[in-house]
Amino acid sequence: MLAEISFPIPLLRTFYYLLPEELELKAAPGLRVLAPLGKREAMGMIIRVLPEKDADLTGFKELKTIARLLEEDPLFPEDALALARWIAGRWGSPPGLCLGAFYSHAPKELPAPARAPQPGLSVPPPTPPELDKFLETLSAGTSGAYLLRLAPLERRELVYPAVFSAALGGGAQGLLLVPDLSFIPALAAALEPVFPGRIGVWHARLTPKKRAEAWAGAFGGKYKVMIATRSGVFLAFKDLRLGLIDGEHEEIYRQEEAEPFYHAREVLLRRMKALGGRAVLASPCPSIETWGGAASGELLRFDAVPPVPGPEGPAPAEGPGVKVLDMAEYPGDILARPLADSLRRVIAAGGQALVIAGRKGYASRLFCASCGWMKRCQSCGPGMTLVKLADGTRQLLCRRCGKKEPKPETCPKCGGRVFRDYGTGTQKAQEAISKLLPSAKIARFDGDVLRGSLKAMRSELESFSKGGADVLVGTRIALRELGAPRLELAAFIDADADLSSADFRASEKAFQSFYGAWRLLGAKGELFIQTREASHYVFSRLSGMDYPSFADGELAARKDFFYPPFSHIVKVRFASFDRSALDAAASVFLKALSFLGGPGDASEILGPVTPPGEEKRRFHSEYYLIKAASERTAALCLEKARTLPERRGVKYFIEADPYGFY
DNA sequence: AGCACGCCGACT
DNA sequence: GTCGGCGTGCTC
Repeated sequence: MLAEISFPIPLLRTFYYLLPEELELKAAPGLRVLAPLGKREAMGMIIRVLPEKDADLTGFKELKTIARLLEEDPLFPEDALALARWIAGRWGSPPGLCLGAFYSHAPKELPAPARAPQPGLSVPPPTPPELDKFLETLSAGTSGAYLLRLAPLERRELVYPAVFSAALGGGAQGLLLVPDLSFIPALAAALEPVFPGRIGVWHARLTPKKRAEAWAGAFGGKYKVMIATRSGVFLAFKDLRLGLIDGEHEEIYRQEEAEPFYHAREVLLRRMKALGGRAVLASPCPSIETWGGAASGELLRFDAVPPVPGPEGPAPAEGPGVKVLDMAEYPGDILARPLADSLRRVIAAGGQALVIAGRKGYASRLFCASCGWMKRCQSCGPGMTLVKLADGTRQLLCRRCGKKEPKPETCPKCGGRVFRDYGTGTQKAQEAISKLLPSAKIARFDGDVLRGSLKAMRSELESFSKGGADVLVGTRIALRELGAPRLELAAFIDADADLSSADFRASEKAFQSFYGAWRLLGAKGELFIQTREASHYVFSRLSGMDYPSFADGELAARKDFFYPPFSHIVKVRFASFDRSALDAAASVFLKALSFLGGPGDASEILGPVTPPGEEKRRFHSEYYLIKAASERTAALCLEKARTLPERRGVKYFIEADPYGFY
């Protein structure tokens, strides 16, 4: 008999090995083996056992023999193989790496199954009233997928213990995925009284010994709840019944740095379905993909919003106020008057403020210094940015559609001849604030500080959180890193830096970062947003943080423009120094995809697009976006793109479901 | 991914 | 004259 083995290496193929007679009966798909591979011995997984006559062994030098089996029973009660195959097709990574994500953290020698841990003295968690309906549903069934929309105040340390406590009877286990390591301690402390001694922790920075211990604890059933960062979605459990992903909208759940590529939220959903268990996607501002899932009935939505006494309707707009400042009314100002006044007042009263500047290096928009008029793109609307071409001339460019126009000599509205750039980095913002508040202590947090030591940057934040500075000026990364200070004021100096990017997720992300700042404010705090796109609909839903209305509108727009969740996107980029080789590669690619868009198939191909700023280089690069009508079609496109013939001097970059593209 | 082979540069 | 850089190629 032969065994077909998958190895966790970036290869597209599997390998056949001879099964020694004494292993023939024990061998089965899903078991790990040690087998000679090249000059070494490697760990792999059996994906099939087959008689020799069924395998095509032509062209083999030598058929090697399996050295040994690493376990007698599969590590995963569910079909990890099928899940891995799906991941491979969905994100286009080698199947062996996808399967390897499930088993390669497992210790070579599995520990003997530990006896059931002594049940500690468990304290039942309080059940927050906003969870009544959800907990009722959880106790009524055992499977299903849910969207749990958290209230603006979140109360995660209260909500999650109640959820896990209600859902996990008997030996059932739960998985709590969190966006970042830093969330783990508080949640572990909140869950510990409910499941004493049975909270496990998993993240990439565990030491080898702790890692093996944590893995075995989930596998053997010692841990009732594993709190983990995204790679925890691949842990083996004895009896996983509930998977909850906290802050499901966070981009960090998408693995894009190294293969295998995946999105922990999607893997969790798929995995819990395969297990017949429950998946809960929790967030105060869910991704539009998830929102769409709830709208279509794939997910059941619950709003964990505390009930308010009152005759009807949602909670009255409560909490910090939001002020959108139309910068057309304050031409030339870095800080609009109302913001400047509030800043002065807050700092004079001893309060703290957070100022979010525009993205560093973000091209600024051009506007008239005397009347505030700004050049907009005639075909699609946003303000155009000023770019310097290689020959030194300056042109206006629309970041969304790529349209170019010459820079106007005079303002068509008032005839003014003086133009200014709008778009403020942290440096400029800091200068403006020190001018406004000469005695205020200002801390800065951006890429420049970040490039210094991690420790220095953490201490900068820490000191601000403890009141060591009056104002923190930073980019949006500061938002995520900041703990939970109580601020009196938060301000976005240049909200358009985010909004006018051509990423179709731009407004979703903008809303989420506005929310992220807003939640740091005390009840009487104020959020200021400076923009030149004040009529943009993202601002109309900000008062009271009415995320559902925003998400409904955004979802409708995604439908109109055939973006996710209504389509699946595949991006294929070609790069070369040789223009004609690039063109030839692109034409082969287009031919391979000619099956798209037939009758009944709404799929379409956009492009070729030249990424902005690369037009004039000696080095050529362009990309195509495929909007595929179904996941199946997208997987087919990925496959076609990946099997494109190699071409000398041309590089291919293939990406499923890209984030943040232009 | 490992691991080896192989062919040019700076060192004991 | 060797040690060692990382380009290229293969793994049942």
